[in-house]
Amino acid sequence: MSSKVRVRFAPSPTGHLHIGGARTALFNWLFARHNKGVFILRIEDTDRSRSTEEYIEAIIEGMKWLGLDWDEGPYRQTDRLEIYKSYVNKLLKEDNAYYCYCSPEELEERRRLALAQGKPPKYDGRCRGLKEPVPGRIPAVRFKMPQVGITVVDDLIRGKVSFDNEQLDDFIIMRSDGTPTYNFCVVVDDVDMRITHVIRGDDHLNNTPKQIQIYRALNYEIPKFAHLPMILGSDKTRLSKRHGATSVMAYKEMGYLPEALLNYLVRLGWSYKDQEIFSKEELIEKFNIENIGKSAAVFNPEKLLWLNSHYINASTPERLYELVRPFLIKEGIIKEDTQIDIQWVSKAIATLKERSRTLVELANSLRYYILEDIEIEQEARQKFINEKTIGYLRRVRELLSSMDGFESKALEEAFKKLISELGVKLSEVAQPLRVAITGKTVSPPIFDVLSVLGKERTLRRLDRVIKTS
RNA sequence: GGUCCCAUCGUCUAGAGGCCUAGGACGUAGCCCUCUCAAGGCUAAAACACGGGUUCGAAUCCCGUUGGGACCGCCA
Repeated sequence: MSSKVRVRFAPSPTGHLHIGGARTALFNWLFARHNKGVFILRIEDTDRSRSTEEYIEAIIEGMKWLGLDWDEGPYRQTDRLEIYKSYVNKLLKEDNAYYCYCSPEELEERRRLALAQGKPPKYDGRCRGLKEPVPGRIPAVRFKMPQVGITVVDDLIRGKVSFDNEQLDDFIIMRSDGTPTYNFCVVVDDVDMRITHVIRGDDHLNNTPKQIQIYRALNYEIPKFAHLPMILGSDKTRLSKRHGATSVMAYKEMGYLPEALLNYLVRLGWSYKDQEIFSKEELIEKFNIENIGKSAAVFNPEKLLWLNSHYINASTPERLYELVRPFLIKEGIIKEDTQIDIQWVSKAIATLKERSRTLVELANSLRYYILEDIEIEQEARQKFINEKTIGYLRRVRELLSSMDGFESKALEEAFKKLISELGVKLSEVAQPLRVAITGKTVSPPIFDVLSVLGKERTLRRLDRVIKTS
């Protein structure tokens, strides 16, 4: 019998939760949920100069927005310094690690030199055999890598990957200030937290042999590894700010739904036959590591946008109102304390959701429903408002003011009669009317708009155009 | 430079030696629907990087070439 699956997402708080990190988190989360295992959030903040509280908050905020809930943590490595220290001492005592008195400047110089000579910038191991401390220097601690043989990483996605130990150098596991480094504490933590599967970005594959050697030195069982392919920008280099928004929360602000981003991210590197749309439940049911691809994927904002429109269209108007409200406030369409009748606004949103790709678009389209005074676009007026169409609008006004109900069905019937009386096509009346009541040449079906707006406001807008023209 | 990884339409991908005349999705173009815009439906253009093997048969297996990426820190 196999022990319970335990996985973790271990971001370093040196920036916001970004697209790549979010996908790593998602895959870990899905793997845990699929296997009824445990998902752990661990903050890797040993680099104190670059880690901040704000970024920890930002990462948590991003995880919460995406709905990636964790079962343990967030653990913080800075809370666990004593644990690492004891393991360093153990390695030191067992002669698997040693003090290194080289200064960062010296190391940097040697590295530069090696690179210039076209040699691998590998630590030369000069402190390895040192018997006495070097006075006046505070040492770092290095791990003693085996210098012969090979280390094999058995990866769930890549298969067996071999590294010549000769290529690996004695890396620093504890800085001279006493803080441990990544390649060391990641192992200690994964062991301590009984992680069964390490699912992380491809960029860590080269670190894995080093980590495996630490496992061995500590005499611990090695977890399963799964290295995910990278996410690239449109120019096929590592996704970065140059390629546009990379932070998860930036997508929230641009009016994306979390399920759209999640659905997009999961298909970057993972597939299930021809299926494109997945609910969260479906993903949990269907996710597996076998179907993760090996090659890097280019991030494609167009497809994300398509998914977003799909999910907006699939949402109920009631939910969309809740989601769009902050955007209405931000766009200055309503105030924080503005109360809107939920039934009415739902009806309005129902007419717009299939033509909105983001919540920002939805908010802006809602403008002419919510605001009392609308602005008529200059071009629209020029094209559709003239003596002839004003005449039509007068007839429309007459017709509408005589109507009791304002349901789109009834309106449509009445308009059919009107246009046959006028002997024109519907579009000849509908477009001027659309411009008069929405200010634009584009809107949901005109009868739906009238119905949402109601008789009183429709007549007011009509009068304004008829009188001022 | 060294090490490691990767390689199917522009992009995400299906493809487990014959089911491939290479399928789906985004995007693009056209048509249908239509009061505008969408949504929806239909159609089209669009790919196995190249060269060698293995095999009766290769997108699929092997080798090489080329191209891309990652890592080589007292960052993670």
